[in-house]
Amino acid sequence: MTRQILVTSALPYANGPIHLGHLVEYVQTDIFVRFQRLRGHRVVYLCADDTHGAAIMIRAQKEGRTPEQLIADMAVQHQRDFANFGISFDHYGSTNSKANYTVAKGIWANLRRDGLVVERSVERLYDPVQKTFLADRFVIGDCPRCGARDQYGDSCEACGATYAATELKQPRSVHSGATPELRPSSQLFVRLEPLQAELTQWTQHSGALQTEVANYLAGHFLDKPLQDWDVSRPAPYFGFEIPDAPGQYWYVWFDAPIGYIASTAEWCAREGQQLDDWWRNPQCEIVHFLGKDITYFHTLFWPALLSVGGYQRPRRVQIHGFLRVNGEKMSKSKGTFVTAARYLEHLDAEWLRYYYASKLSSKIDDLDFQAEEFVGKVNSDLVGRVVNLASRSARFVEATGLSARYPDDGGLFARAAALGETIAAAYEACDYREATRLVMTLADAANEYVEQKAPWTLKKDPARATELQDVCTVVLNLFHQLLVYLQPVLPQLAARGGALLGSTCDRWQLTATPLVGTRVAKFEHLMTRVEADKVASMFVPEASAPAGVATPAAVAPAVAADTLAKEPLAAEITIDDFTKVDLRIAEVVAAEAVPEAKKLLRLTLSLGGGVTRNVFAGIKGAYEPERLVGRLVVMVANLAPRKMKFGMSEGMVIAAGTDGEVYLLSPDAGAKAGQRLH
RNA sequence: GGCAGGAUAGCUCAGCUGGUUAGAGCGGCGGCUUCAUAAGCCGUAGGUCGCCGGUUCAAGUCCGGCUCCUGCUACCA
Repeated sequence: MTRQILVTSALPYANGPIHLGHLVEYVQTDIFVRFQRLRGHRVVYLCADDTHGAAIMIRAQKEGRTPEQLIADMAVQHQRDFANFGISFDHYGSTNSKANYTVAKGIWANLRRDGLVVERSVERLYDPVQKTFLADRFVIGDCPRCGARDQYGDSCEACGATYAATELKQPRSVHSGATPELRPSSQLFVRLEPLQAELTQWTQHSGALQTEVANYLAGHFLDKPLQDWDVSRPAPYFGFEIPDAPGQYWYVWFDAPIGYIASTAEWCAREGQQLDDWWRNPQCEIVHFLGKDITYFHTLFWPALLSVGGYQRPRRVQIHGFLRVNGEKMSKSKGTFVTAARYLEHLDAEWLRYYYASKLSSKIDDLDFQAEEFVGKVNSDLVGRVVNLASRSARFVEATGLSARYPDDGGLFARAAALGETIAAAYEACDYREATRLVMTLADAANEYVEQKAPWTLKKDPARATELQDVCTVVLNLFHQLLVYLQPVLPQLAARGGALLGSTCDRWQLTATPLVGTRVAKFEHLMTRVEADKVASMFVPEASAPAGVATPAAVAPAVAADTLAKEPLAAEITIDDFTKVDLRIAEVVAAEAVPEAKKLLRLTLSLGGGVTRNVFAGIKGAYEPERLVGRLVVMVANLAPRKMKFGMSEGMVIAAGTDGEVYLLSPDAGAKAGQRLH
């Protein structure tokens, strides 16, 4: 029976680049989707950028551009990264779209109709100068717990404390710098309590949730009356203005999941499909993949919205854990916070897909990335066992092709075909670890067969040519089965291996019937081995790595070869010419973006002994100011001061770069601010 | 502090409703092979199943307590 399945991954926030942690989810989902397609089901895979909220607004403001410009840029980056990892979305939308507004408006109208929207006055911080209410993130001040300065109104980046914006010490508005005052603000809430019975039923008895999740909800939320959900935010806010509440915007988490439906709507419009066939059709299985941090949004609010909106609830919510690296949280300073783009500078996307698959189960456990294990899995499983089957047999039959009839193989092919349903069940359950393990047992059996038949011996005896062809026919057919079974994980390998054998590798059923009498193409390497030092170099800590995370520079292809050509060596000078330039080590003691400038950061550099210089540097695009504070740089200390639009610049900071890249220089450990470079 | 999940060979993990000598892969060690991307095959050594107590003819598997790890949450959701 052909199933109809709508699959989503959580919408990545347009506030940052895709990293290895995100990829756990997209790879997990993509494998599921490709598996279902391979089985012949009707599948659509949808996603979108999550674009609204205060964080986006603030970041855009800092970078001196509009939120629209920021999210447009992010959309390009995100989709490029996903494409590079083979994530096969049918459509990728944005929550800042007309379609999303339309769907959100519809659901909102139903909430109103059912009397589920209530208005209530809440005390909020108000900027008396700008005359606006302030979202938590628009208030900065000192952390009430640890006293760290300039923290946002929701949590402290220094100590991790969370608190209300009203608890900040010395609070001030990021807009005007004024001290905020408390004022009553009228806000909108969605009542969830009337839906409690329905949600309890769905979470506890529908089978849509993993048991840990059902328990979590039962013990945390459903054991007492569900509280009203605060879904509005006062202007200014980047998002959708609520149609019947001018000056109020939907909170980002209201319209984010609605993006699933909106993205489907856009896809439907493009493909001539009917939205109701996917969201209002009990035959259609909706499957959401997401991380454990956003569980309650997807298991309480979201099903509530769906229900009120007249849409069907998900058949399954598949929740995964976080990525850790060498047993620890990903960390920028330790270099373990690796973006998708950075990974690809060093390693192959399919290696990661396989590695993740080999570790993923259907549980919520965190997944630990371990470099040596990664190297081992790729080299020994994929290259040593799977690909090796082709490379030790294909050459022998390049001239003859496969035998016309499938020879006796002692039942190997039949056994592998029979295991197909077990493997499929593992994929279906998202137990990819089990699926890949099973496939590897087949690879082992095939290698034993090669060992036993020793085709290299047969080759030496012309009289046994037929036997040689038969042996290779068996090996390549076993290899072909593996390619198909692994196709959801390794689509590119399957395509290349398929090209060798003249197979598309695109239907699960192909594993049931041997290939016979077909030609075998000239053998070429199907996959390269991983070199351990490449994995290591990917984890070089941020401090010595170029630029920040996800800068445009990181995206540019490596062009070391023509760097010199682009900027030829300058004319010769004497040592006296050089000594005219006074280069000094300086410490960045303060750094901030110049809001009106596109590229400038204002740096306060210390030369030691209380001597500081104010310097403007055109490095905004590559460095976040907070990260620069405390680091040592090299400056030209005797450059004539220059008056700029934003103030006097008293020197310049040395950086390298071609075509807009920027790489600041750092001295080795031990250098002190004020020391001259000779 | 509350809640959820976890603690099994050096590493990553299987072990369902309690029942013969606790398993797999990787890694280690020994041998074989040389077709293949220093790949492959065979053999082998490793575990007081976190700790304490209980139930039982019998517990990694059930119950109680404790320790440690991870995550969520901390009268916001």
